[in-house]
Amino acid sequence: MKRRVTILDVAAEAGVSIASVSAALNGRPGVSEATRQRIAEVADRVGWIPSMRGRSLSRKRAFTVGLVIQRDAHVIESDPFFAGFLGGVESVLVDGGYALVLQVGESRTATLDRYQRLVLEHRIDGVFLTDIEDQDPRFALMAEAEIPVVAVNSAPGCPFPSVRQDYAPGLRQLLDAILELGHRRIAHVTGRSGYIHSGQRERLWRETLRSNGIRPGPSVSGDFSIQSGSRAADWLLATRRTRPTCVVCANDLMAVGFIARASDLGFDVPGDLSVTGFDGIEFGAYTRPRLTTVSTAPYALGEAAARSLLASIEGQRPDDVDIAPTTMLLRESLAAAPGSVCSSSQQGR
Amino acid sequence: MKRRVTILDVAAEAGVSIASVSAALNGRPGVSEATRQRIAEVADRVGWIPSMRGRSLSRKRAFTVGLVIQRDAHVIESDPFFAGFLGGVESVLVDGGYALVLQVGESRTATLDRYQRLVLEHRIDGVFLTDIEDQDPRFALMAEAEIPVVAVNSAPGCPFPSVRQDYAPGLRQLLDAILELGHRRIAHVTGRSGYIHSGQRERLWRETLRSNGIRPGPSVSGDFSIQSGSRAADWLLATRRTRPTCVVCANDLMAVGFIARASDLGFDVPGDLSVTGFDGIEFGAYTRPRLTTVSTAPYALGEAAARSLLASIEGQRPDDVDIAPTTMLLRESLAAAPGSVCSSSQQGR
DNA sequence: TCCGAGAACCGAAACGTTTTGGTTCGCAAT
DNA sequence: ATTGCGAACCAAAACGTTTCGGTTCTCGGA
Repeated sequence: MKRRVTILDVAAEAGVSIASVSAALNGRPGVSEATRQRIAEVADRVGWIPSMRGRSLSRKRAFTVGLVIQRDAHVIESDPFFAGFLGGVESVLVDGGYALVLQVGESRTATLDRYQRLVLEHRIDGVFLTDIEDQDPRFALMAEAEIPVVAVNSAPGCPFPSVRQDYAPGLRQLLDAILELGHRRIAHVTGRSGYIHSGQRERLWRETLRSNGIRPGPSVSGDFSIQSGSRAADWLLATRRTRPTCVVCANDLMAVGFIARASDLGFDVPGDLSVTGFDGIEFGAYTRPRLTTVSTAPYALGEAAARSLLASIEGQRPDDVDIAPTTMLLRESLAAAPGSVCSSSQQGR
Repeated sequence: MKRRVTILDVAAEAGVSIASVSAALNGRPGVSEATRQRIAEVADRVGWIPSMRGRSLSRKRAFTVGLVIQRDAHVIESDPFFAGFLGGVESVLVDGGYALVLQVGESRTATLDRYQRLVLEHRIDGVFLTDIEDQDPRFALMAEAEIPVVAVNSAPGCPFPSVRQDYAPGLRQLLDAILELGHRRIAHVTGRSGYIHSGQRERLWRETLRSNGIRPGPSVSGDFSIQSGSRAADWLLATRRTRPTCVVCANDLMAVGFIARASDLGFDVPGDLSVTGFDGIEFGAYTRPRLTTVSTAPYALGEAAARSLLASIEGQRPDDVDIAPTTMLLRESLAAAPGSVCSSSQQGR
């Protein structure tokens, strides 16, 4: 077992005190350029890398931030948001010398426990809050703990620094396009209730239709999983009377599930009815028909969130950040309403 | 700013030394049951939770393990393996009081750097090695660092404790089924070269066909991305002469890409040709046709890997563990070869 | 009554950094 | 020659645990 090389070894080898070594390699004043060079050279030669353990204790910093994602194992498997988000977060953290500890909570309370433990054990210096709920219990916890927080896609007026990508522009474009194409019976499949983005998307759907003089079609509740999209198709396509000509799903997964089930039931998308998603996952370009959706940028969101969090940790009060808003991604699954004036089916094949 | 409550506060409040507090709450002998009770009660009342920082330094343990996933941001977005794997890992770690730091490396060297840094900074007590390559440079690094390692789906004879799910049974079932259905021109779309699982899958495909007296059809190289599956379709379906009746893809994503492109080119799957995947991602059940594939268990693999790693860290030499092997998942995308005796098309719709 | 052996408890060191509060030194100004 | 003053450097404390090596106490046995 090799003994670990510490700052003491470097100091001894270079013939200086450990204080000088620390000052030299952290770029603090009080050490001449000549000795700084020498110390750096020695440190390099003996292969010294400061131990995070000692450093954390001394600096009262963990140099680590936390993220707890709350998904049951089933949904998470195909959730495309986090991979991109993580990539963005990581790319920024690594430059700052920070690491990310990631946990998954299976339930609401489990998630809360994980956060609490990470914070109270002083494992982390800051946290990301994603998938924010209407009265999110994590807010109180974090306020109590006085730990830096960045909220991702939170509601306006959130008490913590936030980064957001405005969902509205893309969704509005989408709804406009839908109306333009002659659809009048427009249903919605919601996300899991309680989440702020679920509410936002449904509200915008409802209000846009109302302000266009259209009674919002049925709204069935999903939970962001493919399966729930599939179930929604069963509900919405059951009776001819209530059948919509267009279904706006709160995310792409549900849209995929919906289309798959609709196809089983003998419906042609977009010939018989159009279906749209939200997120812009890569898969959407490979379904047939290709999925019309709203394109989001999880990677950029992750970058912004990480930057904001690091700033918070450095003691700044970062402004809220808005990255470039969402945009519509028009593809085959949305077409003219059946029986409408300009009804030209444009399926694949 | 509230002052942090430390072990000193507990000791003072309970009227004992800090050594006793530590012993009491860590279940070490040398403290009477009565005082143990009292200390526990006091600790609870003042809300003391041992700081990981002090604890890490003293115990020479970070109580953290590391995983670096190597994907460029593009591929990772839709990679379904890691989410499940992470879930399994996490569920075990949390019980052991461990946390996971997760990083993503965009390139081979970046990944290596991340691992190196995590280890040298003493941030982690052990690492997971996934997506193992043929001569994986991480092996040498970890051996040099003398840090606990668990290799996931490594080749037999791997110098580190390993957890595996045997890919062969499921894949063999699949190939048998393909042959049974009368296919004779059977192509393969490989995974990214250099990875051990890419090689394994291609080798089994090749050898099984040979031993059945069939010349393995063309093998085109992919990289596990949807896009590469799509490109493979362009290659394989270009000329009538070389066209296979069945295409075995090294993972589900490529199969999805392949099917999508094949459909664009006017081919009917499985009427004109069959396509199979590998992984058993949830999406496969929602494509039309549904994807025939080999079902894997990333969650269980994660659990086993985490258990093994924790055992290593505790100083044991865990045996290699094999979780239940893969099995075939027969769905619509595989059907009888066109023109074969029992050719009954069974598409969806 | 004395001795010896555990049990219970404690003080202090150790872990590896950063940071604080000096001390020494050289040099310019007086 | 003395003083003053930065620059360079250092010893020691601090961070919050765990653990090592004692010390005291109690109690049973001789």
